Amino acid sequence: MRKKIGRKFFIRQTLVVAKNLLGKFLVRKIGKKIISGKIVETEAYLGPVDRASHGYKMKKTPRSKAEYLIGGHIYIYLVYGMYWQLNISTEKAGLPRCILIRALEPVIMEDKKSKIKNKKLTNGPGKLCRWLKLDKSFYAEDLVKSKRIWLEDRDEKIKKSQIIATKRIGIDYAGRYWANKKWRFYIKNSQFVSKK
DNA sequence: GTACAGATTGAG
DNA sequence: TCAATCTGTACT
Repeated sequence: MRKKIGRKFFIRQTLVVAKNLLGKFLVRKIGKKIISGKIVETEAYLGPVDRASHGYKMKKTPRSKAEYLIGGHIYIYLVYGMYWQLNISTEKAGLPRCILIRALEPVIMEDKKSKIKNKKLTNGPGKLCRWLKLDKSFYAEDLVKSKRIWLEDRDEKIKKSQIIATKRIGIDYAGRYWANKKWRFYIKNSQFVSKK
């Protein structure tokens, strides 16, 4: 059964949502084409206390304001001047909390032979956004209402034992304490999670 | 107007 | 392990 995920899903605790997001499907509609992928890797950012979060100490900038929206909105932004990061805001409005989608398992295999190629298509936040053709026009898009991108529950149950929690990536600048928080989640044995 | 950071990537 | 890469952001 395919069920569109509604607002309630996103307004729970960020860490809960991050774990529950694993195994859900991200659906993207481009014109008449629909592409989708299973979420296999996420990272939670718990502002305002999380030093790695853009909303640390409730810092508010035009860029990070989508992070404060009520759960279910897309918070997308550019890093290194060239890579997009796809985040989903969580919890209630006013809290800078979000989940970074780090990796997807592509569902469409247009060319069956290119399976291996696809494996490398979405195994990183930057590549994932390139694949989904996401850009600034999706800033603050509402996943609950949008007609071009949304999340689906397809009854793929992920057992707790399949979920691995590890340190987040690339945030050493935030200090040892926060960098060592095990707020990155991925599905065990998935071949599509980002490296290392 | 301009300095600069950056939650990455891919090559070595 | 490390450096290339570049635009939006946030200052002056």
